Order: sequence, then structure tokens, then C-alpha cells
Amino acid sequence: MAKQEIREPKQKRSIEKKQSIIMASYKLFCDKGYYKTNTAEIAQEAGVSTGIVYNYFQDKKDILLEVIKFYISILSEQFQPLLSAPITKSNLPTRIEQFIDISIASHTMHVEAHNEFLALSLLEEDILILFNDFENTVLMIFYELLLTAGFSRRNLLEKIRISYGLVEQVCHYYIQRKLSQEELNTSKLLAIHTIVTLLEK
Amino acid sequence: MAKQEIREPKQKRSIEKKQSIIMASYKLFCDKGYYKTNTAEIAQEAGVSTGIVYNYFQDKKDILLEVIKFYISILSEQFQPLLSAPITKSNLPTRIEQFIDISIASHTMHVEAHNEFLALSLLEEDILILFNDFENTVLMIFYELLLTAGFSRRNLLEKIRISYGLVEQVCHYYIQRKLSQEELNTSKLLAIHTIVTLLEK
Amino acid sequence: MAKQEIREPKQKRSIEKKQSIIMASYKLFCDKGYYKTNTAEIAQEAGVSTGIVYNYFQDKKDILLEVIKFYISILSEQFQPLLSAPITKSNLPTRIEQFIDISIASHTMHVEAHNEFLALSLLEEDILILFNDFENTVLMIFYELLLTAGFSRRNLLEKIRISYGLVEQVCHYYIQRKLSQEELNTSKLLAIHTIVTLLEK
Amino acid sequence: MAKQEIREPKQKRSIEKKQSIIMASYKLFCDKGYYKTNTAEIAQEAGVSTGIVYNYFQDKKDILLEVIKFYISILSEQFQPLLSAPITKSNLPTRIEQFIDISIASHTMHVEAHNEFLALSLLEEDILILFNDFENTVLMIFYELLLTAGFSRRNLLEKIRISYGLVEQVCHYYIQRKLSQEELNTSKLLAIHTIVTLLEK
DNA sequence: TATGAATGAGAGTTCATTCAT
DNA sequence: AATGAATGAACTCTCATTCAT
Repeated sequence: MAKQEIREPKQKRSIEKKQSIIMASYKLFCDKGYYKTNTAEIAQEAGVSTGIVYNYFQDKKDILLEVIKFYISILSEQFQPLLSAPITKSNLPTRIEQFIDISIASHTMHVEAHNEFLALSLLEEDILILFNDFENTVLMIFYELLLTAGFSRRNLLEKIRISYGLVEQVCHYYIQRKLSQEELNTSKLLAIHTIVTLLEK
Repeated sequence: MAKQEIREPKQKRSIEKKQSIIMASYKLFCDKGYYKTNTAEIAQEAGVSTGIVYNYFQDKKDILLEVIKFYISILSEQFQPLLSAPITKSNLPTRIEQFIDISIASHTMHVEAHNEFLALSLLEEDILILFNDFENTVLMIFYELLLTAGFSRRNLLEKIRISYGLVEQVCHYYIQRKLSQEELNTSKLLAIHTIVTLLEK
Repeated sequence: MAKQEIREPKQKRSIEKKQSIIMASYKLFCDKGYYKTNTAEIAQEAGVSTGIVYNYFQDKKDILLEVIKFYISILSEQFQPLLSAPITKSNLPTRIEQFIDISIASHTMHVEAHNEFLALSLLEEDILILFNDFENTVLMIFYELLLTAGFSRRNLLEKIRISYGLVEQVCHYYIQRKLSQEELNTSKLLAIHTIVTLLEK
Repeated sequence: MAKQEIREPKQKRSIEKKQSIIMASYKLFCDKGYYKTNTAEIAQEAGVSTGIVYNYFQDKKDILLEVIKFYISILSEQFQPLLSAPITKSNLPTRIEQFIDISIASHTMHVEAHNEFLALSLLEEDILILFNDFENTVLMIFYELLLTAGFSRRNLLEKIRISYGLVEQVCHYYIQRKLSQEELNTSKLLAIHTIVTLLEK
């Protein structure tokens, strides 16, 4: 029962085609959702035939995984500047604010993607793993940055987790409940203050 | 294209039948997920015919909505004791700990339900509304309790939202990442301390 | 991953419908061959919808197995008179001739079925088993009949197998090569004489 | 609707390429069966591109025909020594035994091929013709050998056909039913004796 | 000659919903 | 009110064959 071999495209044109299928899928998954998008639509949106999709991907689920990897790579890029800047005790509040701003920006830019893929991560184990890996990477970088900044190692990981979760919640509220800019600012200030207090404790 | 009228069952036997369909669906949605459960299975699990399901429910989605209402009613019941007990400045940490414990207990008891329905709430607008309504109700009760306890009205709602989110995050981490009991205790203590600080600020 | 339950139809109408699907498939498999018949055609020929087929059968292969059981039951019926008549040393040639005549008659009546199903038995293990079971049953009955007739037990089973194969070959030649009636008669006489000699040896 | 012309390869490299496609197909048809082998696999196994296959063969069926011709050429080779040795009344039993032994050897060596191609010959008319031609050739050679050996012309062809079929049956049983060596020997002796009797009659 | 990416019709199967009884 | 057989559109995936390069 030999599985058909999946071409890992080496040539430029092939890579472009695989990428175009990913982009088309990304768009459709955001617009209509993964379950409500069928493979024919993906092919059409990508401007290819239905058959060729299966030259590049094992099955529909495989497409989803690649789309999510692509999405995570976008997130990664957006956080990059923040993650490579040093943290000090004095610039901590600014850094937290930047983190919140970037989170909100990235969620807002891809609000449908965020919802859809978060939902799928709850429904499918292997998608959860991709997101967890990304999250862990980010958390570990903050861990190192905060150690370097002179914060105590004691319970630091737990503190970061809680802080991270807190930021996620602020973003989630803002986007889902459509908070006003003013409410957002209030929440931001509260969150920043809370996190600073927590980390310095 | 007049939609077939859905009877709102008045007689005892009918009510029981509708309820049994909801219970069967709840079980199956938790076990296999909404998308992977078909109506024939629901009918079989409920011990009724496939046709009769459509006497009580508009369509499959309608069943889901009722199942979620049922799930929320369970949550509601579990939080009831906490929501009817008064909060004072001195018992606040205890109350927060109780809140966390109840949250974890209810998520753990229905861990599949929690994941499945949270995911669906991100995929379907009308499910989100149900959960938001529940959350708002809970938040408002805490708002009143905290006002009565003498906490300042200033930014109180935002503070509660953030606190609520923080608890959700701790639970989510505990369940998804399978934290050890020890890690959980650390996180709990940190969370309680953070929330107390935040509210008293 | 619960397989959909296959209804074993108890009610008269259901049994009739299952039978009609088998008959339609039998016809199509003989006319066009199993691989070249699709499920839509089967449904159409049976006068049902495509979906209902899967209420009665696990999958396409399952239909094939039932069709072959049906075919074997026909064969069984045709050999019945011969298999229930006693054999004596003196009527042995007549019995062998009857056996050849019935074999030819049944192969001729269902020449397409015979070829198609024999071919499939070589391609699919579980089909081979069905045919082997039938063949073994027939051989064992002859074994008993010949013992009763007073033939020696020594190598009797091997002798019967060879005789059976010999008859099959005569039929096969007659049908495939379109022997003339005269050639058939010659072959028949030779086969009868050979078998009698073999058994009496 | 002019069919694309199929080159009959004259150059050495082309002939080798065509042959390698045939060999690859032979291997795959034996391993997986004709229907379960696709042209991409054939090309890969042969180390050529999928497109080039259609320069040498009309279509997939055409490959099959060539593969069967190749298979028959192997059979032919294996029977060659026997078919060129003279038969006498006294060495007849030995010759028959050799015939059985070669048959079993060739079927055993290519047991998958034998089953697969026999099946296909029942499903496809033009394949049957190829096998019949081979069989007829073999039978005619025996006919001549036996005439030379002094056997009567009367019904000789029918006798040979029956004998040939009998040998096929013994081999078939041995391979399909996995007879023991002992059972095989018994059957062989019985078959030889039967055929000798038949021919001498 | 040769490549292998691309095509697209067609396969088997599922399932929410309907309807004759 | 209840049944469960029946519907048929829609789904994912395969593969013999073609064609631009």
C-alpha cells in the first residue's frame, strides 16, 4: 500500500506553485473556514487543477498544516524585532506595551485566521503541537531576556506564562468584544502594571 | 419555502425525548466531536428514530446550540455556590482560590466538552454569543460582589475581565499542557496574588 | 472511527431490495466486469439511489462477495440432484456423464459469470476461499458416495481431485475454444473412460 | 482521431529502454497486480519518465500485452528441452513426469505471475488469445512427438488436451492448496498413470 | 528524445434531511 | 407522533494520459 510520493519541490516554479496553493488555502480557510472549503475550491483559487494539489500535499489535512506553518511564520516575523531587543528593568513596561501592541496588530490583521486556527488547534492534536512549539519558543526567549535583565530565576517561567496569558486575554477581549480604544488603553495600563508587579515580586 | 414548524414540546414524554437527544449529542460531541458525529448516531444513542430528531430540532446546528445551552447550565450550577457567597476584603484570596478550583474541576470533568465547545465558539458566531452571555453574567455578579465588598468602582470591570482571563489561562495551561500538581500550585498562588494586587490597586 | 452499521434486513421489503441490488450487480459484473462497473451504475440498474447501497453493503467489495455467494448458490442448486443420487459401480459412467453435462450446462448458462468470478478468485484471496469451500463440499460428497459404492479408500481423495479437475478442463475447453458438439462428445467419452479407470485402479 | 504513432524502437538504447519498462512492469504486476499498479510506478521502477512510456506503448493495456508476451517467452524457454527431446513408448512416463515437474517449477517460480496473468486472460479477450496460441503450439509439438512415437492418430488431439489440462490441474492444486510433497507425489503418480492409460488406449 | 508537471474526469463513500408508511 | 428507509448532492482523492519545455 505504498503511499504516493510527495514531491518536495526543488525547482523554483514548483516552489512557487506549492506556495500559491498554500496562499489560496490560507485565504479560503480565513474566509470560509477549513471544513467549509473543499479541495476543488482550493485548486481553483490557486489557478491549478484538482489533481496537482495531491502532488504537493499528502491530503487536505496536510495542506492545513502547511498553512498553519505559514501563519506561524508570519507571527514569528512580527514578533522578531521585540524578541531581539534587550530588556532592562527600566524599559520593561515599554517592552510589555510593545508586546501587547504587536499581539493586537497581528491578531487584528489576521483576525479570521487567528480564530479559525485557534479553533482547529483545539480540535486537532497535531495543530496544537505546532502552536505550542511556537509559544514555547517565544516564552523561552523572554525567559532568557528577563534573566539577563536581572530578574530572579525563582518561579520565573510560571510568571511568564501567566503574563503571556494575560496579554492574550486583553487582545482576545479587544478583538472579540470590540472594546473601544479607550477601554483598550485602560486594560493595557492595568495589564502592564500587573505584569511588572508580578515579575518584580 | 416555509420552514417546517418545530414543536416546542409541552408534554412530559416529549420533553424527555428532546432531553435525551440533547444528552446523547452531548456525549457524542465530547467523545468524537461535533463534525465527526452524524445524526444517525445521535438518534441511535438517544434510542429514537432518525426522523424524529427533526421534529424537535431545526437542523444539526440547532442540536449543537441546545447542547451548548445545556453545557452552560452545568457550568452555571457549578459556579452557583461561589456566586452567591459574599466577598470581603479579607476572604478575597480564598474566594479567588475557590474560583480557580471550581474552574479547574469543571474543565477537568468535561475536558473534551470544554475544548470542543470553545473551538466551536470560535468557528460559529451564534455559539460565541451564548458563551459571552454566560461570561458577562458571571462578571457582573463579581462586579456587584466586589462593589459590596468595598472595592473602588474605578476600572473595576476591566480589572475583573483581566482577572477572569488570567484564571482561564491558568486552567487552560493546566489542562492542555498537563502541568504537575506542584506547578499548578505555584501558578495558583501567583495568580491569586496578582489578582489581589490588581483589584486592590 | 466507528464503522457505519450495516443493516441485516429483516423485513420483507428490505430483503427484496438487498436482493435486487445483488441481482443488478450480478448482471453488470457479468456484462462489464467488476472493475468496470461503478456503484452509480449498480444503484441505477437496481432502481435505487447511490446512497442506499451503503445501507446494505459495507463497500463495493462486499457487494462482490454477496454476488459470488449468490452465484455459488445457483451452482449448488444445479448440482443438487446429482449429489443426492447414489453411485454404484455400474452407474458410475452415467453419473460422470451427468456431472460433465451439468458442469457444461451451468458454465454455459453463466459463461460470463464463470469467467469473471474465476478471474476474481485468482485476484482476491477471500473470493478464492468461497469457491474453495464450495469445491471441497462437493468433493467430500463424492468421496462419501464413492465409499458407499464400494471404492477403495486408498488415494481416493487425490483421485477425485484429479477427476474433478479433468471434468473442469473438458468444460473449459468446450466453452473457451468453442469445440464442436462432436469434439465434445469425443472428449466426454475419453474423460469418462479415464476417470472410471482411475477410480477403479 | 489519428492514434499517435508508436515507434518500434530500432536503436539499441531504445530497445533497452522499452525492455526495462517491460521488466519493471512484470515485477510490479507480479508484486501488486495489474490494476493496483499505476504508470507512474512503472516509470519509476524502470528509471524513466512517465511521459516516455507513451512513446513505446499505446496505453497501459499495451504494456500488459507485452509483459505477457515476455512471460510466455519465459515459459517457452523452460519447456524447450522437453519439447525437443523425442518421446518413445518406453520413456513416456518419464516425459510426463518431466512435464509435470517443469510445469510446477515454472508456476512456483512465478506463482504471482501465473495467478495474475491467468486471471487477466479470463478478463480480457486479447490476452486469452496469446495464451491459447502458446498452448496450441505446445500441444501440436506433443502431437507430432507422439505420432512419431507410434501412437494412434485416432482422437489423439483430444487425448493430449485432456492430459494437458490434467497436468495443469495437478499443478494448480499443488500451488493454490499448498499440498504437501507427499500428496503431490501421490497425485503425480496417479496423473502419470492416467495419462499413459489414456494415450495408450 | 525525454521530462515530469499538469490535467480533469471519475471513482467510492458519507450524511443531513425528507417522506411514505 | 414516530419510524427508518431512501435520497442525492457533495466530498476527498486517484490516475491514465497529455504537453510545454
